[in-house]
Amino acid sequence: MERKVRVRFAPSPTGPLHIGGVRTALYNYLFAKQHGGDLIFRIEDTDSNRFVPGAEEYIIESFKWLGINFDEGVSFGGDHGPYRQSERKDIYKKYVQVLLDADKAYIAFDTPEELDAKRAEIENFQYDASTRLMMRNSLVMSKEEVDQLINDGHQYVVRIKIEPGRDVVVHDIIRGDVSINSSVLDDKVLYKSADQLPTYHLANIVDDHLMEVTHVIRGEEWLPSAPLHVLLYEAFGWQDTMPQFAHLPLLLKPVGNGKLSKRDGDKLGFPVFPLEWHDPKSGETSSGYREKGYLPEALVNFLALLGWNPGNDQEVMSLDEMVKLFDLSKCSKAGARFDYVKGIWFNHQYLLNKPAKDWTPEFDALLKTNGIESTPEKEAQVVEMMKTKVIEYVDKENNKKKRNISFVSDLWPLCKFFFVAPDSFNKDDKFIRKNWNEETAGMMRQLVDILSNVDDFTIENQKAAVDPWAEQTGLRPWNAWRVALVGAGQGPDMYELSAFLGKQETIKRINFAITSLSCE
RNA sequence: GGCGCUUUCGUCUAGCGGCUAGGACACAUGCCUCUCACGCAUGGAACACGAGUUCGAUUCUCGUAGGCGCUACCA
Repeated sequence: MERKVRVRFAPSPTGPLHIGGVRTALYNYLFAKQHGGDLIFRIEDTDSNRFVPGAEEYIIESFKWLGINFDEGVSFGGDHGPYRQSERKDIYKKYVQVLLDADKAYIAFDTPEELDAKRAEIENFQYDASTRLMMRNSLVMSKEEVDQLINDGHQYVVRIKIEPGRDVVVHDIIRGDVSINSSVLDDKVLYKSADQLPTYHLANIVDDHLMEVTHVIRGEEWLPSAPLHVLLYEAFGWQDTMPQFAHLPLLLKPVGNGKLSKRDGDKLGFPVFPLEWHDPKSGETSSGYREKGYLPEALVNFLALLGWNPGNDQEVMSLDEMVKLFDLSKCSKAGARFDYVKGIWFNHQYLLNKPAKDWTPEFDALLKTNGIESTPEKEAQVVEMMKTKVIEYVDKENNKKKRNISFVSDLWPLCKFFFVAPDSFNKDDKFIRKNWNEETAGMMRQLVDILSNVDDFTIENQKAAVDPWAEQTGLRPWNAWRVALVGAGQGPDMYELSAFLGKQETIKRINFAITSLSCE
């Protein structure tokens, strides 16, 4: 019988969601949607020590921003709840007992201190078939002894009883069959005494079973414990409905060694979190892709291609396209270095393909941060008009202004001169040095005369007045003109810019340049 | 140390026994041009190594080396 595809993303609320987690969730999403299945959001908060307030809300908000939607789970509803593991204590207790009754697990009284002592005493100590009979557990004690200790309030854990000497095979969709001998596995703790909660291993298997999960798509760091999980499914007698596994390659640091981790924060020069995060304990703030000006679609697209590709040359694609093209079995096996420079390129692509009118909110903020909002009301109207013009201008096909921007914020240095006249000129600037010499002031004075006589200050009228003069005299006024209006070697066509600024402002700026650049 | 995974340009990758080893990012150069640049064009740049299997290996097998992960009463 074909089961409906059900996958889950199950983060631990120990802090902000990091970019590798985003990719794991994304792959789960793509897989679920492609098969018409469900994506479940489960919170694995079985480590009470590492719980961080606000993390859960942060994760939910992140996915909302990213456009990755869940079908059920914490905050999304569904009839397989509760979806927060801390609310499922009774369920785990019941299943731990099942294992105990079936002699698949046992009770151990060894304290953390005793275990540390053992580890110090014996090199490479491992709690397993070869050592468990020398430890303090229900395998070496009578039932009465065990009950007595429990009644006396001694703390205990429940460990899985791994039978040694057999090969456990994990079938992985990405890696094929991975075989490991059970003798190298240890009797992992399934139920902790410290907080009366199960460990990841037990909770994970019980929940995936009860939530009818069909495919477990998670990071490669889980591969070593996958055999344990297979053994647990067997111990429960659930092997027929055991999910299929897929272990994703890890995201690595762009330089240096190791995987990308939360602790990398901003140290590497780019965010590792989707949204800005304020740590409630340390008070530190970590930057986020959203706040950096990334478009969620761009980030998602970039991330999707780290470890998977459709097998052709297509790189820019929407979430819907990815759903169609995604193929778990075509994921790469080796870890991928996180090259955020390519992420910038993706943002550039998405920004360019977005109509400039959609940039308005970000552009507004940009002007604000640059003090444009503080202008008096009348001036504000002008700014509004200019802003609209800039955006129209930016949106024009083949327009130079549209280029060289990966983020809306890149726009400011490129369009600053629309709003603010140059207040000084850097004489060491290569462009200025090259285009402003002793004769330039004279040429600019002539230009001012000519422009003063243009009544309707349109591009065409300016051209009609300036071009013949330039041709007759052989003068080339444009670069110096640019120096005056922009203060640098950038910007649009001079006629266009002048028309935009208006006759008065244009002449004012040229005159200012003449005095500033020629008096010395 | 033990166990497992992995290895194509600097980076992300295509390739699934026979290819001038393809694309993208980044880099360099050129074109365009009143500037910066977008775009376009061009260029440099890779099959870790050693055995085997085979008529033939980037591709299959085994070693070696490198990388990565796990090795907690964390997930």
